[in-house]
Amino acid sequence: MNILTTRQKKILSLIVHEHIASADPVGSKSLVHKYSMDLSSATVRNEMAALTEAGLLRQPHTSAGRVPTEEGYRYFVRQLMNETSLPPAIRATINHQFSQMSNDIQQWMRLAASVLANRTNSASLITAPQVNQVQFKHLELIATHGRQVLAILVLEGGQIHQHILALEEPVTQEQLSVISRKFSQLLAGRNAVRATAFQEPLTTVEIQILAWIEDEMIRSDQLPTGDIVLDGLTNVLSEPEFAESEEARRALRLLEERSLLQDLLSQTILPDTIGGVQVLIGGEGTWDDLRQCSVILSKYGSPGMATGTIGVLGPMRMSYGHSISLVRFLSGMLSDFVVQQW
Amino acid sequence: MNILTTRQKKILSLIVHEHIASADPVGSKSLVHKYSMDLSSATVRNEMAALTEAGLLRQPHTSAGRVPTEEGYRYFVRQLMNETSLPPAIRATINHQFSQMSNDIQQWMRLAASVLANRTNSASLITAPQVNQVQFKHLELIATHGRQVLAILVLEGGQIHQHILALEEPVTQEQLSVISRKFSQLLAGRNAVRATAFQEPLTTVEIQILAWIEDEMIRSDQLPTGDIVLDGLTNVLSEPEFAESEEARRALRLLEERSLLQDLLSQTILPDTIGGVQVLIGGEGTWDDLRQCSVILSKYGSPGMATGTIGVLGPMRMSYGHSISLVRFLSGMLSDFVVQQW
DNA sequence: TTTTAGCACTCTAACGTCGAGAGTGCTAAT
DNA sequence: ATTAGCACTCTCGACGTTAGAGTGCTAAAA
Repeated sequence: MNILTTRQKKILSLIVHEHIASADPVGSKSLVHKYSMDLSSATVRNEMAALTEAGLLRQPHTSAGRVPTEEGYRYFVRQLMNETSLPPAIRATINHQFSQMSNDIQQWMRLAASVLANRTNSASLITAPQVNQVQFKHLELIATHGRQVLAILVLEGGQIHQHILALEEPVTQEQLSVISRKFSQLLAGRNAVRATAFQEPLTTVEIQILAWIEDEMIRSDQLPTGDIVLDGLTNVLSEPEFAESEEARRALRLLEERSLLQDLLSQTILPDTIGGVQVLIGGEGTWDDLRQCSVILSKYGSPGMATGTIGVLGPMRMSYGHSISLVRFLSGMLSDFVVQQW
Repeated sequence: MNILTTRQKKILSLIVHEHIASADPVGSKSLVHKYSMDLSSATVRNEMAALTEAGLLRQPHTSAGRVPTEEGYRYFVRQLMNETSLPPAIRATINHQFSQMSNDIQQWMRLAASVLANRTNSASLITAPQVNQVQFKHLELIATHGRQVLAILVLEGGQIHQHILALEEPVTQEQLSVISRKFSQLLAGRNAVRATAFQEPLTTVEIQILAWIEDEMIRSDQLPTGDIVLDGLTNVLSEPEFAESEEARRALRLLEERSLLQDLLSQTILPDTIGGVQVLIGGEGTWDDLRQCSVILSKYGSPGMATGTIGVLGPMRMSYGHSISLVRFLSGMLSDFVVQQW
């Protein structure tokens, strides 16, 4: 059932290519002609019938050409596609673009998203690198005005949280320095901070600060924290299958609605596959809004330190080979950044 | 020429309302009937002809109903609209939502954008509050690993920049503390830092750090720095005038492309109008991509401290009264936040 | 002078018809 | 196993028709 002849594979592959290029259903005759195959259209028709039987092709209506089904695309991606590695010229260009960036993760994310969106003509998304296990590293307290204190919490892995605390009692910068030095020494490397960790009793102010630290650390321990950079959303609108905006709306809402996106990411990316690329085709039966779309995702970073996700969302009829290699390349790019900077 | 009779104003107003509600051209007969006016359709027709003559109405084709022109909308917004202040019930609800937020500007921006987008069913945008004149406030240096040093620069007004510097020579945390204390003291309150400001010659490392500070301050002195929060982009897609995605694409690209957006903001918002609300209708002849859209903008914050922009983008056929009062209210909300926190 | 009734006219949107074109499945011949 | 041939199906665009809504104008009424 699932074993295709070489010829069938060839034909399926051509149909996928042709459909991706033209967006139209492809028929036997035009296929034979366009690729000047030494076969008659009738033969191709028979093979097409077989592929349709196998669930890999579909005809929009009787007597129209064939279009790949989700299953057809999946088969193509998994078995037929020759993984084209990115042409050196393009690598060089992109490398150059990154080399002109300052060493700021935000900037890199933006650039990567932009490159990805423009070169695939689809929507791209990148989540900020995050540590899965937070560890206290350093605390800094700076008096700003009145009882207001700027507290800066640095976590192992480079995450930084800042907040302006309104203290319950006025405190001088001297005293603040003492407190921050004390906390920084005692708590370094810990991944949970409790008042019980201290020998001597704490002052009211210290307790207040500690509560904030604890709160902040707990919050960043949960997945859905960091920033998400999106780009190229409007690219999706230019695809013919999204000409009526209702379809496009459904797909883009998923990217806009953070909760939906978090859901998608948490359910699909395997925790330990840095550099691997996942391809979701047609919502995989789970995400109804993505029925017409495909998503390519890759995790980047380093498992020990911090990891993020980079990906692209486009119509099912997307150029998989190109998009996958680009996602993989940029994923590596960002991984290098994370490893080098952290 | 520009003086309308009371009746003409009334009719214009009704047409605008009706068109906003129905999205269709509105004709004399249906108008009379729907609002049970004690006038004949013929009379209304005559008035409509006059309004068309005056450039406030337009007919898509001979023998269709009338539709307001850009000029018509402008007249409506400026002269006819009764500025409805937001119902207390809604104020209360929104107030409650904000009260449950932590005191983080990011969170407030997100919430405000979300509220705005959902309640107007349009796209919303908010730029982060920014100081127009940067001033050095404080510097912190923390050794992280090897020659890598986490540098944290705090600017007057609350902006914080952090960066990991790779120093040219290894330096201990002790030495770093000395340097940061020195810089913090000598540079506090200055809005330009140069090596010449120091009496004694600086070490290599000090020069390197100073260069970074200078770089960072110059960069944040230029307008287009801060974050921008967007929400509800897909709302725009649900409007009938954007059914064919090409139109929608043009409008949304403006929001997505930061450079275009910065352009729009910098050219329209008057520098000293906190709380005031600007209404741009149909691109005002300048922004071609917005020909079908209207934008409502308001500046928030406090001129002395930091200011940002909040606004909404929707079809020209938007509910101006409601949107304006909502933008004004949220603008005030964020202003309070800025004033209180900074 | 202002309003209204009436009428002829115009234009769109919806519907139905029709033919061309592309594609299919099947059968019989190679 | 492959292919030529044929009858059939279905979409799509062009075209024609019609119903409905709306207009402008004129002449009468207020």
